[in-house]
Amino acid sequence: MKEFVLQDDFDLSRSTIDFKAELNPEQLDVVLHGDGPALVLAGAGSGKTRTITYRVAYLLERGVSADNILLVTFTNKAAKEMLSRVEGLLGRYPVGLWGGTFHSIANRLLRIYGRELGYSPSFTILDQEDAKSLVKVCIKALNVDTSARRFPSPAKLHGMISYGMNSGKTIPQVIEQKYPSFTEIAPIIERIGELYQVRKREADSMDFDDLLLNLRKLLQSHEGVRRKLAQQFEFILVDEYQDTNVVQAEIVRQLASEHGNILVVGDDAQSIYSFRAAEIRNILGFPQTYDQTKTFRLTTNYRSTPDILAVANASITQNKDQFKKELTAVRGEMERPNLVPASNSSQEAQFIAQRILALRDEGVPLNEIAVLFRAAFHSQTLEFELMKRDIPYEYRGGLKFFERAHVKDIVAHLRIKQNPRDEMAWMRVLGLMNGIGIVTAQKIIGQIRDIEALQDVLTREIKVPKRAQASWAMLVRTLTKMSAEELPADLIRAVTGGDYRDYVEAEYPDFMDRLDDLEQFALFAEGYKSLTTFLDEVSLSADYGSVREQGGREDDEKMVLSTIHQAKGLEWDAVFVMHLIDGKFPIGRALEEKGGLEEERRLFYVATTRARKHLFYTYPITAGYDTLMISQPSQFLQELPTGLLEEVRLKAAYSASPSRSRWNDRSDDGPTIVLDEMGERVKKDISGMSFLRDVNDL
DNA sequence: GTTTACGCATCCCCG
DNA sequence: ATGCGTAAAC
Repeated sequence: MKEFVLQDDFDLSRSTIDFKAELNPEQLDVVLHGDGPALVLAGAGSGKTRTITYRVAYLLERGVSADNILLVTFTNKAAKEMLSRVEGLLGRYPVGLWGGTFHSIANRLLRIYGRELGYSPSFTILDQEDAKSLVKVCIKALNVDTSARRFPSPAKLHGMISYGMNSGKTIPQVIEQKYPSFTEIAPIIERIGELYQVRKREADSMDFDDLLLNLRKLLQSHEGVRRKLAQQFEFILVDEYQDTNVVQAEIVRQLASEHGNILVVGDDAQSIYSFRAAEIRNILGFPQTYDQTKTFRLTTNYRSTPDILAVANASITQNKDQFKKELTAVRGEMERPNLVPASNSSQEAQFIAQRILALRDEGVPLNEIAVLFRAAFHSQTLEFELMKRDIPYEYRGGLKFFERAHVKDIVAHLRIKQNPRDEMAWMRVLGLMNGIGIVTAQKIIGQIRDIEALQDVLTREIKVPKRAQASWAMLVRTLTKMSAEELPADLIRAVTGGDYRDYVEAEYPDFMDRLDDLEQFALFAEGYKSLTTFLDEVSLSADYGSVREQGGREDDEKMVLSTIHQAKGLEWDAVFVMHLIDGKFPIGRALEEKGGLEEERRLFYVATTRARKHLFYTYPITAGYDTLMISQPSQFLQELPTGLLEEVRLKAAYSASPSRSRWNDRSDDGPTIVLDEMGERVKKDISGMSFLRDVNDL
């Protein structure tokens, strides 16, 4: 294969894209970069996505073939969006371009080359819940005495195992560094981990970590495969590089080993995934890993007002471990971010809801408003308030559609069809049946562990205890129906049209909604011809639509509730960051870990830099239900220099919210109602602890 | 021995 | 709401 070399005298005017007019000089430099490694340090709101998009378009314009480009993004959705923007620029979709997350790309490659490592092409992907149940099975199989005080939960155990795999550390090392209180039982945990690995392989399955580890292994140990792939990928682009771990960095290094055209983009100030073993040194040390790295900086912020940026800058400079940088705003001044202490969670929620209505009256569309929080359950009170007022919202970060119990039940059936050795799928399906618990299920699985095809289960005599016999016969009936089908949608209907339907009706009071979900699921499946592709999509698309939506129709504008993690890369005109109290944000547990506080501060930075024009920090002064426990405002608020925020003082708590400010009754009153009700605006600079004095006023 | 029903604490972030 | 451990029922 002949190596493609960029010509330095490529004539930009021959392109349909006016690169010079549409990019600033910083961005243009990156887009026109020639061969070799490049590190792009892109501050928040500096046009990072735009730059990557133009870079891809530029490469294509220069004649690089689409299938020689690899674009790695943090979510699959981000990849799709970037590629359709490329299509917008070029007028044609870059067919054949490799785009997606590390996990989805690893999956694609392992479906092709997995045999080299002993997996079949129809191996199963285990999700978080499967992994957890498998750990549970391992604990049982090893007869571990879990009665010891504070024996870690299956979820926690899996966390330890997973962290070890992603960081390249052994389980004892992980325990010593992150969970010192379990040092005594480290050997037991290690044995659970070992069995876990064995059982996964026996079931021809991989968890999310295996996708990465196995791809790395394939590249490291199979020279022919490595060379073939590395030759194919002439240009590699990796977005959100600050959140990659050592395994991902090594995969990149292997894939770039022939051409060396590796361009990574990221912002060390926004590295927020160390709990998943993201390694900030990947980006900090990139120039050392790749000789002749050219480093670019995007420091012009197009997103936020100077007032918002001032807070972000002031906050992040308190971190030590980072590249030095300061973002410059191009927007005009508007208003300082507001600081809003509320007397309790309920008042906090009421303030946010009312302020949202006021913003809407001021002309900010609902879908340009977001409320962000540290942990998913922090938003509960607010959700009630929004429902009460009929404010349509979309909740991100909770259960995804594919994670709902009844959907997963169906998926488990399909997985058995795809891979009859999928132990976790069997466990789930068997567990649905009356009279079958963990022990019986394991006995049945023991008898079918060696089978090749689903057909074998149906023809073979399986020993089943008396009380489970009727259930087993029922299941065989369903599986027989499924064995006659091939298409994902038909398979789903084979399950939902049978005994499972009765199960849902008997089990759930809201069975109507759930049956609707299943019909939706079948409709979604109609777009797929291959069962494997369909199941891959289901397992790997964490960014599929959210479930908890409220109010309005599908196309109505909705505001967004989201965890900060899920808000990465997004932006809104108005942003509320709620529940900013010490112990919740920064979360207490984070402070025990090395670097934990700095990571929490980066999270605060990410939240802050999501806002374009309006930013509100809110917190309740008393936490809990009816306790009088006084909470401290978040350290991140206290440490800000004076004068950056404007405090809004709320009047004493009031009873039920007034109905006249309901979303649907907007003709009833004028746009000024909210602040009159909520309290006066207090023109006052705040600093440090001073605002705690106001507790008694409230 | 196994399953199920029930009361209890718990809940960070994700592909 | 979920998921755990424990105690009663099969």
